[in-house]
Amino acid sequence: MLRLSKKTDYALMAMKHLASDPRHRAASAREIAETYDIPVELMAKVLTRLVRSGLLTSHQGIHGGYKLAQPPAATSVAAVIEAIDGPLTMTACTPGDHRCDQFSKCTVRDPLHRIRDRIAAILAECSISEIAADPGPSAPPVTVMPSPVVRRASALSAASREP
Amino acid sequence: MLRLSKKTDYALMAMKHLASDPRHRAASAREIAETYDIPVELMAKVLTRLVRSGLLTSHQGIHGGYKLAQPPAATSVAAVIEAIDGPLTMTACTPGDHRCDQFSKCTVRDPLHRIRDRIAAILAECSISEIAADPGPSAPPVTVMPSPVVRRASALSAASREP
DNA sequence: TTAAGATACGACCAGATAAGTCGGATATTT
DNA sequence: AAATATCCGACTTATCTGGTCGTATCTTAA
Repeated sequence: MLRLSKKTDYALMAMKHLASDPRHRAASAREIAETYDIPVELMAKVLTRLVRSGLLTSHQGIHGGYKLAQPPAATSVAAVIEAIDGPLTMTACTPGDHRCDQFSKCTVRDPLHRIRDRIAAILAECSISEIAADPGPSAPPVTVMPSPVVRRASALSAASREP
Repeated sequence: MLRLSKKTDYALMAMKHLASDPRHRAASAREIAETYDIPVELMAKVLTRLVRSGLLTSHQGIHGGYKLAQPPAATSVAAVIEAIDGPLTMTACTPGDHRCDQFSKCTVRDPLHRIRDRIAAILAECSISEIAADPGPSAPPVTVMPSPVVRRASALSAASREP
């Protein structure tokens, strides 16, 4: 049904989360997972794949976590999808992969592959910064905090540990 | 992985098959299925869905079969996909369908939905005639049969009924 | 040096979805 | 009446995906 896997959704949410943090702190898997009600272990698995693909950097240890490896505008949605789900293919048989039963007789492979390329182009053009530009569900369209004073409570502990 | 279902592949192959026949004959499920090594019952199931969606017309009886309901240029790939797989959604949660666990906290739903629209536009622009314009795998660019003599055996019964 | 908090990795399970099968009903032409 | 079709639903099987678990390793702070 031309559907993205849920892991990819999680990956995009994580990328957006990291891209939206104005201070570019490292965020732990737990932090991200709990923010969006995602199972922690699953989030961790997704994040490590993003690291392996070079989209994130990770740092172990007590104040470790994940950071974007590149500025948000430099990472495309296509890259995220491919990091999680592998190369994006619309059909069972790609040119070169003959595993499909109908490979020899298939008449729609090439036309579909051209369509795939057009879709891939769209996904390659769309960057994480474009995703991040969109306000969240209940998030009001506020880009900057009203005043530095409001950074209390949850923001405090985070702010205090960065010198 | 953004993949089309195999049934959709079969549907497109059938549509192309019907669109490529210069005489616009009705083709039976068996004929199409055997041409491309597709299980007959499955092909039949796919074809009836295309009928229900108004993309094909069917005719029962001894020389029945399926025909395109519209000229190939008037049917989009998007219509075929939706006939088989239902409305094309990239994500688990569409606006209005709250079944996703992360619905309330999801930050990527709207941006992804915009991407979905762009992809849908591409699929809506691409017609069956565009698919049919592409020559098959080993099929040489031959539109007409070399000579009427070759139409034997399986072709005979089909050919003899058209005056 | 030790404990805590973090990533990394692989194996595993369960539920959902897709692919394919089967049996029977109905329609139409010869 | 027989042959060839579509039509329909239920069923089985296989594959994929989401999610879980256990463990090892790394890094910082006390």
